[in-house]
Amino acid sequence: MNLNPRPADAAPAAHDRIYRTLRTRIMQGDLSPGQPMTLRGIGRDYGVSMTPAREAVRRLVAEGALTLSSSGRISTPELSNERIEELAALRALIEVELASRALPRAHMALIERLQTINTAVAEAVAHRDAVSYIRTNLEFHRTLYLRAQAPAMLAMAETVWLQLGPTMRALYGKLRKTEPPQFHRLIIAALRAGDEPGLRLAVRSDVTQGLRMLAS
Amino acid sequence: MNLNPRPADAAPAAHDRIYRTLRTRIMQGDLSPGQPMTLRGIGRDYGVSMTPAREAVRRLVAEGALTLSSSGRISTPELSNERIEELAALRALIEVELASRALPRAHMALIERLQTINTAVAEAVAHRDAVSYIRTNLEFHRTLYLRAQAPAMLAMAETVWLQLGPTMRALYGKLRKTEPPQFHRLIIAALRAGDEPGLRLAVRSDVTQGLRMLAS
DNA sequence: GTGTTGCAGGTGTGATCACAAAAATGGCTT
DNA sequence: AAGCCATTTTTGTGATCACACCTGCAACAC
Repeated sequence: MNLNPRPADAAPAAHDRIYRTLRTRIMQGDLSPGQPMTLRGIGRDYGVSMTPAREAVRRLVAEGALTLSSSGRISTPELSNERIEELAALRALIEVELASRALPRAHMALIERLQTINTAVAEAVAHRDAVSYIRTNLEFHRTLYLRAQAPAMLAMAETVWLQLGPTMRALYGKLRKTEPPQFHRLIIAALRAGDEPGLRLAVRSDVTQGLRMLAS
Repeated sequence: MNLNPRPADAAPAAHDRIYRTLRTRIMQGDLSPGQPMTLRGIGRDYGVSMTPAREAVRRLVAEGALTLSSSGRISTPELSNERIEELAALRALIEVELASRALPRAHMALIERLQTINTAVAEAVAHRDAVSYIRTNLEFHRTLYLRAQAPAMLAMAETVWLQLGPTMRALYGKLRKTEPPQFHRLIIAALRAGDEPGLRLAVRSDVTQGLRMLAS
């Protein structure tokens, strides 16, 4: 029985909380590709019944963050190489545009924040912490793209990130590189110089860089 | 081993049927922007309880085909001008890329099919039938983009169409033009000539053409 | 006339149950 | 040992219900 009312400014609906938590975890690579889940298990984890878990899962499936087997079983997606390539191309398309739109609005304060985030990225790379790397890397990009004032485009880019989340975890987890992100510095330099072609090239290079590691 | 997981003649899940039907209707402009709906009403329409209606609505909300008010009420979205502009820019980005990828695989049979569809588009315009125009226009574009062999990109484009569906109905419903689609002919001509820059320009023009009508 | 209040119907949310189908299990035969 | 079949357990689906809240709307006070 629900005796606890829900004021508009207080706790959000349970299904929304589950959705947001799972979405963040998937996007940041907390889950491996092909990891199975169950509605009852999710509900148990969050102390609710299957109903809100079902709604959260349904939303995530619609965004491509989870996949359903032919019998309805839930799991994180295992992407084919063709699909990874496609999603990387989508990232390049959308994120280059977002960066280009953010450029005229990028002031010094933003550039400094990007540099701060970038040191965290470099630290995550040095510690070989795949999850931290993915999280800070996404934060770097999102901080830049927020300046574009294009919420629909940003949502599209986040949907692509979401679909790539588990796969990126698997890729970066196997990787053994320790070099700091070079293209992030190029992005910052192009922002500071107001160089739009350079910015577009730097973003495109940074986005497609991850794809190259797949070929090996 | 599982020899027969899902027979072809077996009925799909109810929530999936509702989802697909509503999605098609929204994408084709069958519903006006801001049109309210209820879970019980949808369930009544399809002869089921609220449960499958809820799951279908949840999926559509996740794709941006429906919006929830702060109190959870369901309605088709009413887009701001800024958002329409953004979605049109996304269409241009993604669909130009799809057309470009489809170009090397476009053989004569495809071009003839596009011409056939285009006559249907012209007929819908002549009859001032907004819903038929939207449906045949989408069929024209989808037929071309299917040749790109890029399902993730096509899904992205369809998500944008979905969000624009009700708004396009409202726009084209008010419109009083009778001229046949000029840019479709340019697209076909560029395909026949193998002219990639011309194709990209024609697709971009066709996609952003609808935006211009909004300014008036 | 205009703004306010109270009430009734409707709405989304979440819990619980029944059911069918799919996996997992365990015992059996070969 | 390895493969196979029957049984049990688990899982998603859909129906139904209780509940809190929102929305209209009518009656009322000023």
